Amino acid sequence: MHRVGRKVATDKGGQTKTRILETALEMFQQRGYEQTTMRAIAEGAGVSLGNAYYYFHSKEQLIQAFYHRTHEEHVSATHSALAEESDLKARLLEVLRLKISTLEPYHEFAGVLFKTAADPHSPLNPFSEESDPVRQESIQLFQQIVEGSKTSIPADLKAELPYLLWVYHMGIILFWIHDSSPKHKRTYRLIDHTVDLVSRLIGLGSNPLMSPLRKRALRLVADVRDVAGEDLIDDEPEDEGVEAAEEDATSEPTA
Amino acid sequence: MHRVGRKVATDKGGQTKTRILETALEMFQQRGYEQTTMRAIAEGAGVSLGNAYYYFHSKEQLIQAFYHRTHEEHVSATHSALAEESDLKARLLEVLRLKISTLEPYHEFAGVLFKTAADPHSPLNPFSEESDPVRQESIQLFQQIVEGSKTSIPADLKAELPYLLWVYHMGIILFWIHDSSPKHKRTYRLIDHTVDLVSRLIGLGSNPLMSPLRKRALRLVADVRDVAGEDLIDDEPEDEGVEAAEEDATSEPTA
DNA sequence: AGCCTGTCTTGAACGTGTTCAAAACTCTTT
DNA sequence: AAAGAGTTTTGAACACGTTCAAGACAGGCT
Repeated sequence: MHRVGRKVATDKGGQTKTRILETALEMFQQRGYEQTTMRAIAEGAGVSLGNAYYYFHSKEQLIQAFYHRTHEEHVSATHSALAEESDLKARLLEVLRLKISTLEPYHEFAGVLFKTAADPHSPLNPFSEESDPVRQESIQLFQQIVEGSKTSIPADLKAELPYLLWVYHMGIILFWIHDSSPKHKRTYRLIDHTVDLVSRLIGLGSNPLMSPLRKRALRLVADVRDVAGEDLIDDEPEDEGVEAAEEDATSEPTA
Repeated sequence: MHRVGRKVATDKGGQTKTRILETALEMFQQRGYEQTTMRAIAEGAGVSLGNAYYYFHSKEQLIQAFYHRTHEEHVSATHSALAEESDLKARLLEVLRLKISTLEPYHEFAGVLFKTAADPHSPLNPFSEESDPVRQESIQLFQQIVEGSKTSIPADLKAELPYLLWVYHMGIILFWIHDSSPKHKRTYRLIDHTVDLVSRLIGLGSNPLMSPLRKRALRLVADVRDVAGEDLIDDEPEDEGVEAAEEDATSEPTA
C-alpha cells in the first residue's frame, strides 16, 4: 500500500499487457474483429487465455485500448501543425485529415468501433455523462484547437465548441468507415466541404446579430450533452408528456 | 414451386414464427436483450432451440423484427393525425411524439437497437445503400409528412427532406434511449424545441435568397447519403488525398 | 533460511449463439 | 393407401467469450 516502486524495476506485468494489446491490434487489422478470437490473441502473445483476461476484462476493452492508442498517435501527429498554424479553419482541417490518416491501417476493422460507441454503456457514446477519461481526452484536443486559434469567438459558444467539434469529428469517422472510394477520397472531400461549412457557421454565430439564435441553440446543445444526468423536475409532476407544446418563450413564428 | 396455396390454409409456420417473436419481445421487455437467451425464448415459445433459428437466422434478426413491428404500430397510430393536420410543423411534432410513445414499453431494451443500427452492416445504418425495405418504409413515412403538408418547399429540398427528417428522428430516439428523466420529459421537450428549430430552418431554406447556400448544403447531403455506393473517380488517380482543399466553386467567403 | 503478501499465470469449466444432419410432419399425387 | 416432395422440428455438437479456484512467482520481513 505504502511502498510504490516494487514492480517498477522490471514491470513484467506492463510488458505482457502491451504484448497482448500489440498482438490483438495486429490480428484485428488482418482478420477483423469478429474473426479474431481471444484464444488466438492469447496464443499469439504467448500467454494463457485466462491471462489475457487478467489484463483486459473483456474483448471490448481491447477496442477502447485501441481507441486510446490511436488517439495518442493522433495527438502527437497533430502537435507540430497546431504549433504553427493559428487560423481556426486551417487547424481544424489539418487535425481531421490527420485523424483519418492515423486510423488508415484499421479501416476494415474500425466498423466495430462504432458498434460499441453507439452502445449506451460505452464511454465513447456522445451522450451520457462524460465521466470517462478517453472521451475527455479526445474532447480536450478540440479545445486546444479552439483555444490556440486567433479567431475571436463569443465565450458561450467557445465553451460548447470543443464538444460540438468532437461530435462532428465522430460523424466524419462514421462516414469514413463506410467510405470505400479509392484512398478514401470522398472522406477527404467531405472534410474539406464540411470544415468550410463549419467555420462559416462559427463566423455567423459570432456575429452579434445572431446572439439570440445562438443562445437558443446553445441551450439546446447543453441540454442534449448529458441526458443521463440529473432528473430535473422543474414542472408539476402531473403531466401526460404528450400535450404541452404550444407554450414557449423566446420564439416568434417564422414559417 | 408452381402450387402456391398449400400452407396458406393453416399457416402453421407463420403461427410459430409470430409465437416466437411474441415471446422474444416480451422477454426482451422484461429481462433485457443480453439477459434473454435464445434457449429461453425457444422454451417460452414451446419450440426447440433449432426451430427458433429456423425462423430467425440470428438473435439480432429479432431486433429487426422488433423494429419493423413497432414501425407498423407507429404508422397506424399516426394515420388519423396525418389525415387531419396539414401544417408541416404540427405533423412532424405529432409523428415524433407518437414514435416515442410507441416505443415507450421498450425503453430499457431499446439500447441495443442503436448498438446494431451503428453497425455498418445493419440495414438501419444511416449510411450504406438504402436497399433495405425496413429503412425504406421508415423513410417513406416522413415523405408522407412532407408530401401531405400545405407548406411550399423547393423541389430539391423536398426531395432530400424525408431522408433528413428520418436521420433527425433517429437522433431523437438515440436521445430518448439515454433519457432517464421521469416520463421522458426531456425527450418531449427536446422534440418541441428541435421541431420548432427544424421547421424554421425549412422556412429559411425555402427563401429564394438562400438558394445558393441550400444548393450547396443539399449537394453535401446527397454525397453523404450513400457512401457505400459507387467509387466515383472524377479526379486524376495521382493524388495523396491530403493536399487538395483550396479550390472550390459556388462559394464566397463569409467569415 | 523460511514465511508472507502481494502480483501474475494457468487450465478447466460454464453459458450462450449458431450450425447441421437427421427425423417428423403435411399435403399432393399416384 | 402408399410414395414422394416439401416444410417444419429436433437434439446434439461446436466455437467462442468469460469466470474462477488454484497454483507459480516474485519481493520484503523476521
